[in-house]
Amino acid sequence: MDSKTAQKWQKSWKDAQIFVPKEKGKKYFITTPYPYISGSLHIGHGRAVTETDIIARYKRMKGFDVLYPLSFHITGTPVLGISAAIKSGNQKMIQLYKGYIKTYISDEKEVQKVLDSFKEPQKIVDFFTPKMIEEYSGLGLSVDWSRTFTSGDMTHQQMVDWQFKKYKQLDYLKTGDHPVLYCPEDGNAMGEDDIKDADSNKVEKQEYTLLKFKFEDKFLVAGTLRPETVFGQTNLWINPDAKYVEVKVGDENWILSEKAAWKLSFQKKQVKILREIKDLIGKTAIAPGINKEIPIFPSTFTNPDRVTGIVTSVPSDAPFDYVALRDLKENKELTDKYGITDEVQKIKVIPIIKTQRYGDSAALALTDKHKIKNQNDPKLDELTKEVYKEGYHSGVMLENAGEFKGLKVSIAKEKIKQHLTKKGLADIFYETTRIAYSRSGGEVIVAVLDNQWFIDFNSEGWKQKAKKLLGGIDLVPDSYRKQFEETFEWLDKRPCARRRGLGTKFPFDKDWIIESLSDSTIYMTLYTIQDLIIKNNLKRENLSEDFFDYVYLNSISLDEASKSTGIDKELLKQLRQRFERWMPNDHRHTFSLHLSNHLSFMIFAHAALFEEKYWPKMISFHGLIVRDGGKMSKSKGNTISLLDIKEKWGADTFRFYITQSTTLDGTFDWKDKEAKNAQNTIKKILAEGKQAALQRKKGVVKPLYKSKFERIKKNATNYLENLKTREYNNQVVFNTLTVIKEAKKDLDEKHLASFYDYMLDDWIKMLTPAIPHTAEEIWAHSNEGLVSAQSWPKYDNGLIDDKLEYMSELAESLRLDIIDLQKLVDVNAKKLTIIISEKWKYDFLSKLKDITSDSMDYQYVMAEMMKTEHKKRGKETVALLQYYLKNISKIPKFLVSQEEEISALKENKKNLEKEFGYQIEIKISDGKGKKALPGRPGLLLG
RNA sequence: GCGGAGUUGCCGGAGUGGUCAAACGGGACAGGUUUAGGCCCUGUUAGCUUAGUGCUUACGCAGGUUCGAAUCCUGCACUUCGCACCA
Repeated sequence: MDSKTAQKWQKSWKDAQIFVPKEKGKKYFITTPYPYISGSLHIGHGRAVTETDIIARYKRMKGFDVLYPLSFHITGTPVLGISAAIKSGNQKMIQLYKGYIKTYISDEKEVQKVLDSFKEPQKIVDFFTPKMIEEYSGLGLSVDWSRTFTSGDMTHQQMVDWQFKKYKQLDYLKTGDHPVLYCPEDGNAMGEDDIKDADSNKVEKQEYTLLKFKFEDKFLVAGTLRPETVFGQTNLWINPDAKYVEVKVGDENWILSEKAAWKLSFQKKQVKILREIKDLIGKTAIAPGINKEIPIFPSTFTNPDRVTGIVTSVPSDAPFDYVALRDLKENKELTDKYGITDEVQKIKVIPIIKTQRYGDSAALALTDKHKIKNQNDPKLDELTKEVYKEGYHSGVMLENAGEFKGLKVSIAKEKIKQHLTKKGLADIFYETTRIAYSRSGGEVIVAVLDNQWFIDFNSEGWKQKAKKLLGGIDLVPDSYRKQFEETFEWLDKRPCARRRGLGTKFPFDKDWIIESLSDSTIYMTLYTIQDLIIKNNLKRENLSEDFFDYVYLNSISLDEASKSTGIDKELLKQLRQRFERWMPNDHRHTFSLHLSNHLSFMIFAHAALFEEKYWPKMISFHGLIVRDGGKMSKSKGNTISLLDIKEKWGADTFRFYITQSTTLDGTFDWKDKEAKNAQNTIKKILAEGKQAALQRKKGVVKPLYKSKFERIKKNATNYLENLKTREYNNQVVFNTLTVIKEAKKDLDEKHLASFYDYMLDDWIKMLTPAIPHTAEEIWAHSNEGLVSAQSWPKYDNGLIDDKLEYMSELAESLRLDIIDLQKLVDVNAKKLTIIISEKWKYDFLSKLKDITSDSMDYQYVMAEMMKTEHKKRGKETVALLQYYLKNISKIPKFLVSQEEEISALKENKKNLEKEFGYQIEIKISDGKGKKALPGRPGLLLG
């Protein structure tokens, strides 16, 4: 089907307004997350909306008044980033976006004009929004576009503003300090996209414990990841070539590397560099935790650019320390230079942690084992990790840990940290996991932002409410529930405002923008009223806190609301009714990756703000889209845009391919070759449908085919009810095509025509949710109007005849038996004798079925069987019994009597004679010769 | 590291105690149709065996429960996803 035909139908749907809700009758409100605007759309964007559309169309045909809306997300930094890059003359970005614009506009001058306008971020949104609606529409979506908005629209902003005011009233918002990746040169917090190579080599924040060593009237500060090792400290390390400074931090004076002081100034208030400090080596400081004087030694492995540039030495559990100390003991020249030779020689390793694998001095055990030569050995890094890992998992604190002895390392770590902090001997310092630079080249460090706003999911009572909501929600598939529960446990404080980006201003501090996941948790409510807001031209000042209090919560009176918002009472009432009509969201279809953020936040938001009856009812999940087994990405150039779908493949090919090739939540792997097959299948459906439409004629329909088709209807309905779109597709496409094929082979022209007449309309209707364009095309051949506006067919359970279908299966298996036999035998035979089983075996099987329905136990079945008259045929009975019990699958599903079997065979005789060219004789077995069983006649060829 | 999901035939992927050598689709092979190709039709696609409808081996690996396990239990191995300011 070409894109023109598809567009013709899309226009017909639009003109007929069939996807605009009627606002009456039983409702179904279905949503899928709004996509982010960033250029043109590809099939990854197409999956969710297509699957949602199938359900929406089905529900509509089932008689629901369906609301299926869609909007666009623009909040956050990406659009801003695109705009900034274009502004700054980034050629890569300019070319990329020129390319996008060119897909819609051909005139070179116009393209440039549009591109120039992108220097203003909002213009990007304005340009792409209608294009995206067009691209989505090309898939044949049954969306009501009259309620569309973007997350930057005034209505959305007012709603989010209201939401955060409610959070504040509920005391769910907190402020506090928060560490972020930060680039002082750029003056910005850094996301993954802002840091060089961060997508391939992640940068994370790491929390170090700062240990404070009393030194004169100051503190030397050393950072460590292992505060529990304080009991094994023997000395301090500093780098003799590095510059150390004294800084004033609050009321205290600290000594640390110059670089560290600079970093610290982004993490603590009032950090002031006072002076350089020299000649530390050989002096002593008092180690925290053990309150012992320890000496300061030189080391080259201490990097002044990492953490504080001062390291405390724990040779028992730090391979670096152990090796450095060993090296130092052997380097008398050096120690003499600093006059610390005696001190160095005196140092002894102090065991503090016992591990399963490496005893009580893990660092020693490992460095000896791996024969580490000196402190520059590259293996040391690996060993450090190993000691850390083993210590953390199996380590236990020894005697000298005082009150912490006997504790597991994993527990002692936290306790000791707290203990030292409380005594003023420890603090916190954040460092990045690796040295990193922003895209513009500035160094990335960790800064602690104060006055950061958080949503506190651990606020009193909130989690319980959210859990209650979760408990009442249908998840499809339900296996995601556990992951939700885990996520809920782990959710804590989430920073909800950022310094930059598009979006809604934070109501309590207008310098901040509400973060882009926090601002899209209740926007589906807006779909219930957005069209009315537009139609009535409501302004920002109308959509005040009171507006939403009334429309969403009904928590203030109509009079009050009307007075304060300046909105007519009738309209306000209507808005409230709209909200009441459409809420709750009956079904939300989303990407499974959204579970731990968007979906969880959505649940919390609904639990916080709305009455229970407005809580969402169902969430279903879809999976990833990949191509030829690999991820699609713009940089790889392997994306398929929705425009490609429209032009090259056809909307229905995509719709069909995506539904039939994977389950709802499975990964969908696009392969051109398979897409081609899907395209052929669509063609075939079209051809078969056309033929049926042309040949259909009222008449008598063979019950077998009625039964088969009614079964397809039943299955298709049940599958769709359970969101099994793939299985539904199997039924209405492949199974139906198979039945048509069988009918064509089996029926004469007249009967075929009446079968076509019987099934065609219902078949097209069932195809509609999956492949609506194709369905309309076939429908038009023999019907008026639009099939998209038809009702879903009802099935007649009474016409489904298991036995009838079973007998037709028997006929088929007989056919296959004959084929098998032909392969084994001389083909010259002219005659085929079909031998029907002896009568008593039918009775035997009937008894056997009865008995085995109680128990399959051999002894039991045998004993029971021997109670019947079959006892007299002892030997044969036992043999048969053994056969059937061993091959339970051979017990027929249905018992057909001997007479029925004969008459069915007689009916089938002609067809068989025609197909194989034998003369066929039907005989009843005399008990000799060829074995025959009920439903499985013996064959004699020749 | 913590937590989730998974491992089925040539491939994608159904299947959750007997009707399973395993749906459905695809691929490959053989035959028919066709001027040829495509479409279409028929058959084969774990091994062995057979005037037949039988046997053996198989659903990540190793054990266990059961008259009976792809399906339930235990352990192991591997794969994959998420872990917060990122949409």
